[in-house]
Amino acid sequence: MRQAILDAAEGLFARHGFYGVTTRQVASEAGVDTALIHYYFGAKRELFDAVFLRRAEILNSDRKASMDAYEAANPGTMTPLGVITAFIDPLIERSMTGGTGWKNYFALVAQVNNTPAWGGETMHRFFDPVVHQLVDTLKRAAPEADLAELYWGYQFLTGAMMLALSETGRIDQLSEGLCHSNDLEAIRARLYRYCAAGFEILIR
Amino acid sequence: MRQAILDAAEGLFARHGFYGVTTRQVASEAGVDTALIHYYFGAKRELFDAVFLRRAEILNSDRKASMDAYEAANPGTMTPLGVITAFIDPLIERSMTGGTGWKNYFALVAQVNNTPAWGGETMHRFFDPVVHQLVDTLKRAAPEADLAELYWGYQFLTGAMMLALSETGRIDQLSEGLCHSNDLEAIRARLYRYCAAGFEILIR
DNA sequence: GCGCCAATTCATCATGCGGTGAAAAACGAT
DNA sequence: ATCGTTTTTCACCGCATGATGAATTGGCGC
Repeated sequence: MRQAILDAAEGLFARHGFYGVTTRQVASEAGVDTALIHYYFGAKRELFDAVFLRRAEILNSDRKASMDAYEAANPGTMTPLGVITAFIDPLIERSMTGGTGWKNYFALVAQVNNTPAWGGETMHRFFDPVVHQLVDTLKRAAPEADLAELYWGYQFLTGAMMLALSETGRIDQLSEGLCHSNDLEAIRARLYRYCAAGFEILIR
Repeated sequence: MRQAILDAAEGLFARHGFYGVTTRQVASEAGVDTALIHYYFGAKRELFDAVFLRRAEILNSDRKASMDAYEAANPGTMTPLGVITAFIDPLIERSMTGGTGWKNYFALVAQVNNTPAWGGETMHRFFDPVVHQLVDTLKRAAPEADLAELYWGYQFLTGAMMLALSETGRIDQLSEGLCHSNDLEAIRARLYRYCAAGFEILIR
């Protein structure tokens, strides 16, 4: 039941945002009574945090493992492209093989990422450690790089990555069917190179 | 009064999103009666569209002028960096010199851009022509480029640009004060090069 | 079969929501 | 000063919201 509620809430929050969803909708979607949500999670905001946390933990350990593995396999020969790939690829992989739940989750994170009021604080709470690991690893891959450039590089990377992962369908409409926002192989084939090239030019 | 309502609504929508704001809050912030909002704009959603449209028109003519001017000044010698700069710079310029209203507006657009439910449709309605002009101009600057790469390049560019413009404060916290999300000169000095480098690698 | 505790339902509360229509006030042209 | 129009205020409607607490159900050890 907990999982069913989380799944329903995840999908709805992803589509309509925190304030665009009522606890009654969540309950109805999950096929449970409204009071059950409060029984399990307390206030609406705590439900949201529970949704956010569930996959954040998985994601963080995914990414940590991926970056650790990359560094271990390439001691002294790391490249920005390699580090960035290790940082992003776990998300692409989850989105491709994880089903609807993961896709909803990425759309949710993309929204939170662009929410000024409490989005920054939320991202900070759940994702800061792994981002610091990215910056540290990039610093080792490019020791001559200025630290500020690493942070700006991450800022641009995040924006591009999260919009791509949220699959809004906008590129489909814009390109009149030539490109598809759910074509993750196309994203994978381009996003890493795009971000790495941008990063290289910043530190040069 | 119309303008006061639009300003208040703009700020609140930017911070909390469409559903996170009540017409009463807007009225209170603008110092008017609730009924006045409906008198001027009708339903809440129409108020939102009015907010969105007001600066979209200005932005679209800004950008069109900027790209036209660039193409006129560099016939046959256009570069992707030049085109991208002409596309983004009007927004940076407005954000730097336009005051709080414009900053709120960009935060609002960033949120809409990442809203799956109706964000794509909204962006489409208000911004498609100028994006098509970007793609067309890029195609002339790099005739050998595959069209799909242009669209993907735009997708990544938009994500990076809108997150940077929305000034969420996240980079401040992340970099522990080294970088500031409201430092638009820093963004200007980096974003164009970042996106152009990414774009170049896609079409190569 | 009983007792216990967690899980689930039900009825309901106080509040705030978007929206409306009539009355009142402010304004401008004559 | 008067009238007609535009703008603003006021009182209110019907409804949905988040949340609560009491009552009910279900499963499991004994």
